[in-house]
Amino acid sequence: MIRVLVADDQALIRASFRRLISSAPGFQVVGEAATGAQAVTASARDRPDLVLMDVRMPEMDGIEATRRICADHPRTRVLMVTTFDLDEYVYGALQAGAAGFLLKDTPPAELIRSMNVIASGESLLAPTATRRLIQRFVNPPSRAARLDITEREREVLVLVARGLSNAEIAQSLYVSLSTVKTHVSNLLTKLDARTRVHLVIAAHKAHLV
Amino acid sequence: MIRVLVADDQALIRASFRRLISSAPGFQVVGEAATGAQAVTASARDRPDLVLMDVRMPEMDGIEATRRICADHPRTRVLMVTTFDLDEYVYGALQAGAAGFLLKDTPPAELIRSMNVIASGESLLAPTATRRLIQRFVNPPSRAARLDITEREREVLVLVARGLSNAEIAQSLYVSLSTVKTHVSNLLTKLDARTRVHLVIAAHKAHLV
DNA sequence: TCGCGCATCGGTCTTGGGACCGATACGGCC
DNA sequence: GGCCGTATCGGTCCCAAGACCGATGCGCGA
Repeated sequence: MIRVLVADDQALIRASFRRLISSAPGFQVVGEAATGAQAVTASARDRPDLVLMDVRMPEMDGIEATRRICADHPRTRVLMVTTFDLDEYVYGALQAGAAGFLLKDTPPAELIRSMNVIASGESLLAPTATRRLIQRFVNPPSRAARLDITEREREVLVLVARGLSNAEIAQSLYVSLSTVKTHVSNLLTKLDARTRVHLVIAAHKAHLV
Repeated sequence: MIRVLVADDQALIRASFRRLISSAPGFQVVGEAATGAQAVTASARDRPDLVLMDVRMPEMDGIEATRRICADHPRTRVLMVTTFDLDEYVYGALQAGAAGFLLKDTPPAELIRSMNVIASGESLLAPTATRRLIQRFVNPPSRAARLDITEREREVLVLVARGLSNAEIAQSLYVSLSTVKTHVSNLLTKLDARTRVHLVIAAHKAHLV
């Protein structure tokens, strides 16, 4: 049973989604939210498998809500559903971690099918969005490897990844060369890197750059 | 009426595609091709609206065939269909100009639907491919800097970017340490880099990794 | 034939990177 | 009060990195 949260500011839309989803086998609506903020709290409370998220909502928009939900609950999949098909929505949604993006005029059967796809861990976009994504075809990889480093170390890592020498980093952060060396040394240990080159690679993998 | 060319090296596959497409309203198979080269010439001769293209074919693979067809006949839409779902296929196909990418295990109804989408000018990818495209999209590379370096230098650069030391690169390429140092030195000059760290960054920008 | 780019190799020399040792200070926590 | 993590700093030691010098052989085009 796939547990779904419906987030949309219009009660009418929520109701029709609820009807549609409830009538589909294998799905269950576990909550509704009328704002982005509500969606975030509801996601934390109800732990849905899937969130049907509208883009335009008061208080907090769907993009920001998606960002928080994905950050807090990586296993929750977010499917953006919107009336509009604007680029910034799509890209913003993807950046925020959404697993899919569909228009509200998607036929019900198609929507249910899409929700199955999303819930199974795959991703899915509306054809028009896919076309533009391909047109913008530029693609780097990699999910964020959780780096267990301190804030200061992260700062140093970023500068290392930008190609700064230890001396330059020292200048940039207003600390001594020794301090930078200590931080770099700790980073090398923590990230299991042999040289600063490996740090750069790790930073890229974690898209800290 | 959407005119379709079927390109696949296996006659059995071609036949089943032909049956499927012929039975679908609005579609008409106007030709078949068993190799990439045949697909190119058939496209020039028959001017299909849509090409169902296999990736793996003798003489010329589907990617290269797609590149030529798209270059010669921009109005012809190419839908890649393959048994395999390998990254290089998808990205290669998109780079070549394909409008879509599906797996052969796509249900017939879904395939026909997809062909309609493609023919209408939109794009469409298999969900797994979409997911990875999104992953790559979320971390966009600044596409710039075409690198004016020799093939050998490029090889060295890739290894540098993977974090190998000069000694390791020497071992890996079966040359002496001196040679590697020379190449690295030339790379530093050509790419205006101060240290190998800058080489790593440049390699990432040029998405050589 | 000559020149040129490329790949290959060797040497010397300087310097930055990094390991490893030490230390102090501050803040939170039990 | 004592402990621990974090940030700060200093010193020594070793070595990879990189600059800069030299060289040879090969293929290719003028």
